[in-house]
Amino acid sequence: MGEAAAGAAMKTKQQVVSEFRRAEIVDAARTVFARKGFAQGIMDEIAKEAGVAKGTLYLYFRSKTEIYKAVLDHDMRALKKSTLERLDAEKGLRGKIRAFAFVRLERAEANKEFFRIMDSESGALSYTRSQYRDWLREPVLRLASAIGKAAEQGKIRRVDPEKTAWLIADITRGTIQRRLLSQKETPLAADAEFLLDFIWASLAAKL
Amino acid sequence: MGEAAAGAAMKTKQQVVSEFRRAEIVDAARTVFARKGFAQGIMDEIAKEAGVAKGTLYLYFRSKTEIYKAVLDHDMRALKKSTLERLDAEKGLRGKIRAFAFVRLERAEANKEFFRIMDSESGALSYTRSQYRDWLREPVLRLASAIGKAAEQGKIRRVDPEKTAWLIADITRGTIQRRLLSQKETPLAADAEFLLDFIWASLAAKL
Amino acid sequence: MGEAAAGAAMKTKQQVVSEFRRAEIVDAARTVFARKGFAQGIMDEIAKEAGVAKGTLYLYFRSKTEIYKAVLDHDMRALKKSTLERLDAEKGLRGKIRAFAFVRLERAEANKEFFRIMDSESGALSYTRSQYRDWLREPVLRLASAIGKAAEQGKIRRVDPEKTAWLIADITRGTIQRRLLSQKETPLAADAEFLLDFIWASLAAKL
Amino acid sequence: MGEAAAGAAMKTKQQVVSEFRRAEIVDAARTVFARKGFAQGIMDEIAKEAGVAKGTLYLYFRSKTEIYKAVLDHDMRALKKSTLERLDAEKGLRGKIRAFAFVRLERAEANKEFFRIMDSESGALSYTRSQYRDWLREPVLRLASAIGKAAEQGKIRRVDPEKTAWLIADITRGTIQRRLLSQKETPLAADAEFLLDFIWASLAAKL
DNA sequence: CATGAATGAGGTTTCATTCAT
DNA sequence: AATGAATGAAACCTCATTCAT
Repeated sequence: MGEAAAGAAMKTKQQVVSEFRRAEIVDAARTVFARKGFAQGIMDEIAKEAGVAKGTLYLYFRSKTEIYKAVLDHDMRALKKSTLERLDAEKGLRGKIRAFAFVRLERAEANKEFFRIMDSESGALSYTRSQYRDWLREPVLRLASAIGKAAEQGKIRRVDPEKTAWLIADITRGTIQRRLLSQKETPLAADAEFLLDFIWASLAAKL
Repeated sequence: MGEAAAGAAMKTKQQVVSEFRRAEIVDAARTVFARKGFAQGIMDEIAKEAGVAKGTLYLYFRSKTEIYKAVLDHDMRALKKSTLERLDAEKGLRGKIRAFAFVRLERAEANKEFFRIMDSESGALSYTRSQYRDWLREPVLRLASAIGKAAEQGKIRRVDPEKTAWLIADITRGTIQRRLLSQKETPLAADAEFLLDFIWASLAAKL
Repeated sequence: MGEAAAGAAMKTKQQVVSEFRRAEIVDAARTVFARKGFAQGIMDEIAKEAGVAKGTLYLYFRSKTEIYKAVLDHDMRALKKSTLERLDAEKGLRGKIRAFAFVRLERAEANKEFFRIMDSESGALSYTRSQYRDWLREPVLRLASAIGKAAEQGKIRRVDPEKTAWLIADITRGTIQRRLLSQKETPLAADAEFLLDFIWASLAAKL
Repeated sequence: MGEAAAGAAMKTKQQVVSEFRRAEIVDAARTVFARKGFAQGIMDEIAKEAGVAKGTLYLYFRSKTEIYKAVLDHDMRALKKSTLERLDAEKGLRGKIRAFAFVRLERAEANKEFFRIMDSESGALSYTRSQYRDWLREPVLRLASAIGKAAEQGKIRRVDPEKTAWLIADITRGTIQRRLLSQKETPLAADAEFLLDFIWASLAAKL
């Protein structure tokens, strides 16, 4: 990369450090919120977890609520991005549905803390619950669009695409929750295949 | 009724009054927690809503958490009871599934406050989330049992009964949440029939 | 007093206690603010001085600023009232001027803490300084009115009544401040007579 | 100029820069303290106003309090110097009194920020109030001396020179405060002449 | 039983000061 | 000399719980 390009695209060292610190704080906060919830997740603990002083948190975020939002925003954005990418990478509807469920189950496995927050405290701030649906909406609608096309092409029976897509989201979310709560670790693939079979049986059914 | 019987079965006036007061407090708390969440639902507001002094709350409950638990306990017990009764009242599996979803959708409509708590703050206390699954478990298992029988009798295809029952619960819960969040009031029956069709198409599918 | 009258005029015990507690807090706050100023006068210290817990302060006042205002409001109201009464009690202009200065000097002596606040921190809140002039205005204007009449009647030379009244207030205030700061305690009457002579010499001057 | 002289009288470039920077900071601090008061005038804002980093303030001053003192010290010293010069430049007592009041009113006009600090927050630091009287003392005493002489010469009636001088200072200060608070801009000369007439009438009075 | 004033531990946030770069 | 990110002590304020009446 040439100097000019570098000058335009590179971040200053300050910016890099600053973003890194923000990320550290968000990580620490996710851990603490997942452990204690929003109300019990206190600033002292987040600071300690992040390895900074309490005052430092306020250099990067205006309030505890802002930190909480930053955690959700970051993780939801990533989840949405992953989901959309995996959806688009698949051709057929069956593949898309599997992708939708699979990517979310996988990320829930890898990022249990975040899903525990989503699952259990999303309503602590009136902001969050409806915000969650917003983040979910775009992937669901893209799935709905694929359902609509498949129905037109006679690949599946005629269903309301959007409503159906939301049901798929419901099943996925429920499965994730059960996995998070369950003691025994069932294989992810098994759960994924089970819900896919259930859904596909409904969609491909010849009545 | 004789004295002996009275001694065993009758409640003293004290008890009646006491239980009535407890119920009033639980009602007030439900309203407040639904409005503000657990952390923001403060004792002053519950007392005001219940029309008693704050100190009185502590005559009937040991702590704020106990009140919260009492709300959930009361409402979940009732929901479980209704669900089981309606399940048992139906003969066929299709009827049972419809009953399961319908009774829950209906009660969500009639008791929005409770479902809003369930929906958005169920994890405020570490206690709650797993407790919720426990209350849900018995109805789901009874539904699973019906699914198992129907499969044995060849009425539906062979599926894992318990897993399937949980999926039905997922779909029901998701539909309730969407209804609570949605601005426009869609007819309950339409939502219920849609999810029933989806589920039944899967179960009755001839592949 | 009859029962009916008592019922109408008497305060409930609650109200009496409540007002007493408010007064205690205001007294404590005056002491602390006089000692430390507004910023350094911390709530813990006010609470300790008042002999109550910190939280109690917030049962009676919404914030530290409100307490501060309450101190000023209470004392200024009393000072204004005293000044007006003593002004009205005097017939001649000379007597009125003496009364104006005297009552303020006296109260400054008896209530040094309050005057120390007024003197030294009145601008900590943008609110206060102009508010002080408002409290002072009415007594000054009444004095001005007396000056105007005396001038009309030829008792004194013709002067701008309001401007002159403000000068009298300036002299009074300055004298009070010097007394508060000074180590040696000069007799109040001496200071009062001195300023009265100075003012009167000016007003009664035949040039 | 020779080296030796230079060594004694000249400032090194370092010193010049350093003093210049100090002056910049003092200017910035005056602006901020006048706007917000001592407690609310925060170091961040002073640094921004001065166009330097916050840490730089501590290269030139040991603490916030030192900056505050430096502002007062600088401005009071200048005010005192001006006042003394103008007092000495006048021959007669009447001229000296006019000069005393006039120079202070003028400087208050030109340097409102400083006078606003003096007016409203002079007691924020226990240090300040008595310090203020100290700065004022010398001009007042010189005025008192002139009053004493005039009285001896029979130019005015016999009065306590020092007490009288303080009253003149009171009137001047009060007039300045009213001008700073007042919305409408009355001509400075009018206010000055009014207070001069009032004072002179008293001093020159033949009773 | 009922009350609600009082409590004080514990939370969030601010900001003067330090110090590594 | 200059910077400004980091610090953490200390402030304000809240609210679950207690207890004298």
